[in-house]
Amino acid sequence: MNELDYLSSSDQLDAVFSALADPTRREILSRLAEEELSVTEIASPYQISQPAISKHLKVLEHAGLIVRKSNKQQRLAKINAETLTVVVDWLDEFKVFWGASFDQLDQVLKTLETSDKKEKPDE
Amino acid sequence: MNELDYLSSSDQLDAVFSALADPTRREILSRLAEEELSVTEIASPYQISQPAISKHLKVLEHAGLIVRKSNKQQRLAKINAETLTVVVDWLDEFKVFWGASFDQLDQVLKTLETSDKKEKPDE
DNA sequence: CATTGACATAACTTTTTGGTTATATAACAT
DNA sequence: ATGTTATATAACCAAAAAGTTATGTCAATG
Repeated sequence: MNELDYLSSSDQLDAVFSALADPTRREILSRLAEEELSVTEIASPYQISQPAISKHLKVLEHAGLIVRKSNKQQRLAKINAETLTVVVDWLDEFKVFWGASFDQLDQVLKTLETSDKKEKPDE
Repeated sequence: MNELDYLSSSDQLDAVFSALADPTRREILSRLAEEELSVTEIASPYQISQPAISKHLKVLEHAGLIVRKSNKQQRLAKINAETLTVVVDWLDEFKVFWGASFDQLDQVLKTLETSDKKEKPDE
């Protein structure tokens, strides 16, 4: 059960695509792919204010792209990259345009669909 | 040479992701995956005005997701789905989170990189 | 227990987005 | 030539997004 189980599939795509439409948020996501980070750590490379970062994190969280946990007075952000599979699923409709090499993606997508619900986010 | 060759990679991702963030635009793109359509045909299922559709088409065109051609007094929109591969490329960074089944995607992506410019199975 | 550090929230501003109506243009039909 | 159809563009508006500063909260620490 994740953050956006109460969103329609289309709303989830809205949330995910618009979260990814911002380069700062994409960069944050890339960094979180390496390691969990606190808000202050996330903010450090940027010139924008800490509240602006908190807003970006809220957008990513609402899209289900990150999960958060409290550790002492920090709030660590952790990537929840499985959510990106909704994008992969959506892309499936268009892979026929990418040439035969992408037929393999079909297989991958099917594998994903079956082994879909077994993971749960820790804390 | 396409529409967004003068955009940075990040700007292109911005344009593509924000184009895809709107459900009407996603739906238009799905319909264009079936066939080329005129502006009036694209607009017909929706309640919104024709100028609103023209704006959506402009967004999709700017993102490089469609191309347009004039035919008599119509302007036909045609999908340019290869642009979606920038999303696939971007997703590559995160596929490690999707379990071993997605290792295959790696192959697919590499195949894509080499055989990049193919033709689509259209009309 | 007073202070500091980490973060969230509120209130506000500016820019962007997505829509509108009205109008212009160009091609086609009569 | 005139009207009609297809589309674009302009001017406008409301709501959302992305930022700001100011302030509140709560855990850790001297």
